[in-house]
Amino acid sequence: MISRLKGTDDILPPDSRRWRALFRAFYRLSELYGYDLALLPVIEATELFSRGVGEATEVVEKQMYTFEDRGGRSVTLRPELTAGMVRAFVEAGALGTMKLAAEGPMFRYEQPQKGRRRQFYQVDFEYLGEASPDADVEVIELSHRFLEEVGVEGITLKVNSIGDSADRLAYRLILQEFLRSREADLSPEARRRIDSNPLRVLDSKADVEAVADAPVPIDHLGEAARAHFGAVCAGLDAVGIPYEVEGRLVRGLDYYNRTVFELFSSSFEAAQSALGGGGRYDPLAGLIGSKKEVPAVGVALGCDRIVEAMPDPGGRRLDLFVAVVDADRRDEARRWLGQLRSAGLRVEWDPVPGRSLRGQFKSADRSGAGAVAIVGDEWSEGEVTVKRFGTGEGERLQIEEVASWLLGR
RNA sequence: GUGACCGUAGCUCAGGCGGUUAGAGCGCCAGGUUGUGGCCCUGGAGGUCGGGGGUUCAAGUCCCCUCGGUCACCCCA
Repeated sequence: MISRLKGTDDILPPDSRRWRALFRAFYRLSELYGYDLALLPVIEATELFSRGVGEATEVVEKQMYTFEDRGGRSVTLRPELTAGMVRAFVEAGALGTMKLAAEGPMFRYEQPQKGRRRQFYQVDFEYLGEASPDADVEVIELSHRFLEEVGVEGITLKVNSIGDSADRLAYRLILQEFLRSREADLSPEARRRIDSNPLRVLDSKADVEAVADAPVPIDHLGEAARAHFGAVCAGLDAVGIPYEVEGRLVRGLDYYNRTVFELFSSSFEAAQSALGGGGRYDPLAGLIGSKKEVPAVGVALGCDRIVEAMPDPGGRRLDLFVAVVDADRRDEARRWLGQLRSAGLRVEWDPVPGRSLRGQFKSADRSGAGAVAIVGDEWSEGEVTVKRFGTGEGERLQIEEVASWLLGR
């Protein structure tokens, strides 16, 4: 028997009930906030990520599913969504702003553990072409709202600003000098990063003590970035979303500037506790070769982890199960099923003709239906016998009355 | 990439110091009961004991390798 690949999952009931609730909330909120749907390729040119996400990042260095296709091109299964979203926006020749929502699988080649799979799912909101800090606030508010909406408990938000490119260049030198002065206390990995990616050292768990008093980007912001961050914080205050400013929050991808943020839930003690994160990424379009500048801000939320923190949506999966006593009446019953479904009722029946009524009741009970309707002799008088599970005896109803009887309470 | 623990039926697990035909509960199917589900009773299907190699008269049990799972490191969603 051939089985699943390592780090991949089959998401089936009952777990998939929570996934369905999650995607419902995603589609509902996208519409409420005016984010249109984007469906993008799962496979992209490798360069999109090596240039966009950054050559020296963990993701690009060792986590990508990269291979040569039959035409000899180097292609990669997307490890994240943002680079593709910007690519699509620029490639469409889009002018002005565009608000896009996307969802789907991402791929990273890693050792699986709790909250970390090789194929995982994200929902994603991107506010493209907008430089205003109000876009940052909206994206953060929407992320927070989404987590609340699906029932995640104990949400916390951390925000930071890593400044503009020029700010970071200057800050980078200051940080590198600090790190060299502490080189003896740093982990080997951190030492390697002093030159390649010094900011990453700030949130390395192995080096928390060594960098406790390190200079942080937020104290070295330029005028524009400082004003921008002030406006973002003021906006969050105005909508009443609590947050912490975390100076050592830097995120793992190279394309960010100014605002960065991450969302957590208190229901996770474990290592993989970030449910989502994002930020502003004005430089990204340039990194992937766009002549046009695209200021933008976005967020990605990890569905697998969110689902872990979600309560079961509960409720029944069916409204009615139709039991047919006499197989001769199945075609009439079949038409009736169609009518009930058109009325918005969730209805099933037994796929095998001629099973005993007792057998059909057993199926009905297991199907999760709230009630049964018996199509029997009374059908010829335009009636069926209906019965709710868990309560008393059945009653006879006119066929037309059944829908309102079900919806009645 | 590193480390720890774990792989026996669909699921949860039992199998004493290596010994005869590998078991239980739940679930599933059928029947008891062809106009009434749950409870009960009877019967049934379902196993390369993760895979490969080795030791042995004999391996689910001991040894080695490998694959997979879980968790942690690392990193991130």
